[in-house]
Amino acid sequence: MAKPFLAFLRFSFISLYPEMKHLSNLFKESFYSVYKYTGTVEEFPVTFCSGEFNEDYTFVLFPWVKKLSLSPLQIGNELGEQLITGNKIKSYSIVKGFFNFSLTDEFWIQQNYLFNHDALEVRIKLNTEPKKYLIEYCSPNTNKPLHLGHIRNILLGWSIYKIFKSLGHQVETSQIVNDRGVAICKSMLAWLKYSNGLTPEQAGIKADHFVGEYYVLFETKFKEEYDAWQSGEIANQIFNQNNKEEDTRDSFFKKYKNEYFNKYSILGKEVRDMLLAWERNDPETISLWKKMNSWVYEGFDKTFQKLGVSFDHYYYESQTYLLGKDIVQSGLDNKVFYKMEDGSVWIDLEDIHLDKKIILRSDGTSVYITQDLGTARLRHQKHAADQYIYVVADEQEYHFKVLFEILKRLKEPYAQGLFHLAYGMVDLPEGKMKSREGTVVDADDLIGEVISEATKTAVERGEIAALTEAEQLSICSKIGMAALKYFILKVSAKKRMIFNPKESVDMQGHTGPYIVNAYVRIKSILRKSECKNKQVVPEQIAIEERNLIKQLLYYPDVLMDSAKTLDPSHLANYLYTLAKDFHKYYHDFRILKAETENLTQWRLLLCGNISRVLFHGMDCLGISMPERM
RNA sequence: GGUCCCGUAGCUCAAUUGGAUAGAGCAACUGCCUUCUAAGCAGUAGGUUACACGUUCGAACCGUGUCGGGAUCACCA
Repeated sequence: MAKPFLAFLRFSFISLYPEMKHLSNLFKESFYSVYKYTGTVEEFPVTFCSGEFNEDYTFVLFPWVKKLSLSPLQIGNELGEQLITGNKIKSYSIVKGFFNFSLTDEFWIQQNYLFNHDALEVRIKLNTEPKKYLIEYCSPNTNKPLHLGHIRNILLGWSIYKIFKSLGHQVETSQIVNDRGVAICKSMLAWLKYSNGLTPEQAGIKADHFVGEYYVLFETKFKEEYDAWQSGEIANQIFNQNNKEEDTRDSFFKKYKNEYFNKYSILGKEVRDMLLAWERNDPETISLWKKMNSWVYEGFDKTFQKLGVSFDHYYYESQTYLLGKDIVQSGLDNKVFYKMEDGSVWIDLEDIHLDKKIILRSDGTSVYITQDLGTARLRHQKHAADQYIYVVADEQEYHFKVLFEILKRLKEPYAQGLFHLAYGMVDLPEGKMKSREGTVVDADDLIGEVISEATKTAVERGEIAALTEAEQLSICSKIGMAALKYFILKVSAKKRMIFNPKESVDMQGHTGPYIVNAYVRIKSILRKSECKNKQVVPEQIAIEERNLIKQLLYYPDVLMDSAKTLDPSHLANYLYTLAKDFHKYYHDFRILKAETENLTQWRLLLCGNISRVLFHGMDCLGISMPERM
């Protein structure tokens, strides 16, 4: 079970928002006046009434049976009479231990009106104590283009950013770019050896893909070299001496690959030499490194732009990989760390089941976690945020547990505000994505596909044929992106998900375009009408309308829930439900040609409110919607 | 082996955090466009919530055990 992001909210199932809290208060007050029972509002949770009972909300009586030594029926009736007499509710019915009740028409009219104007944003921020957040997401390597895994990371990070911002927090985003190391050197070396100085522009290939191709080329050449080597004398000796597990020749050499790279490979030696040259600031190597990285960034920026995300701060591993040694020293001074005879530095976390962990190598160089200790401190010095959220796949859960624990033991002042949004990895229907087997889904390809699929559908329907080409393009790309983003964000962030490329381009059913369609339908109605934004008193209020308003009232709680669990999927699923309820309402009720003008105005008001919530919610998912489709 | 996560309809996912008869979408089948955009609506069919005990008014959810799947436990990043 994932720990709740804000632990103090864990047991608070009472809405913090006035309209919903009002309901709990009703019961709190009734319990006092009927039974002289005083309690906190948290003891009186109110939930939605199940659809089959035709009432608005439900209060569960079971817990009170023991406390009051009365039957559910008696409690329900006594409460019900009291509430009805006070004109607090319109009706109630008791089914088993459930007290189902409906609110008065006045309440719903008032709410539908109140939800109008800019009130939405104000209401959402009502319960926020503004804090400063820094959200780190994406963290790409610069040797190849972004893929599906990055997309999930990016969409989650961005959505969390939007959600916290809409709740009224001060939020900034950052990205740490893994711009150094063996991987980028492989791309560099391959380019140097085989490209004849070709540039992405000359090749007509998106620049990050261009660099990625040289990475692949390196791996191909390396494999050729390795395969040839395997039939040689040295390989034979190694196989005969070291194959203790009685593997086949193939599987033995598969495992031996890393060692070959480090010990025997010519290409491997060249790469390591290049890395050393980079580390001693060799001008030619640095300039090549800068050139190839700049190509990659140019490509990344285009992808970020298509995804509609941005970053406030960039950190580069090349500038941070030496950080953290001062922390190591202070950790030794405080006896949080200890030194082995060979000079390596360790921390013992076995008391909390986290093993012993190396902090500094025996040769004094840093490891992954050393850097992260250093960057954590650096970031706090620069940004002084209250909370730091790392959006990183759950395969690194252990790493972050260790990291956070170390920082706590070092008594770093920001240590309590560190969170790891550990999202699940993305699998394909065939299984894991493996770059070696070429099954990685490329980000740009995927984006291109969903947009072309959206365009195909739009052309078939012909609804937007009259618009200019630029407008059509904009609409189609919005719809395509809505499909892709929603497809990923609707599943719980913490769960591993299976990504079926075929289904990701679906435009019907539980999809982004379905929600966009609801919004577009409302916009179309609003274009054809005049909504006077007045508080009208309709002749009658349908249960469907009460239900829609009820959903709208619930929205701020959903946002808050997504924030506290760091999981936009709650919001995504809520928006689907709202859109679904609207689609049905739209089908069953005439809005422009309602029975009376009063009703038309009432319904227009409601539709406008729905469109505002849809827009706001989709915006919080990082999805922007067109006005027509 | 230690630690952590997961197991819900043929498939992909929900379930207002312990509530009522476990819901959607996809795939299959059937209806609805002279009516505010059919990327829609309505319907049929599909379930021993992996399994077994336990906790209580009530369990997919909490506890114990079993079985399956995954991640992680580097002087890699």
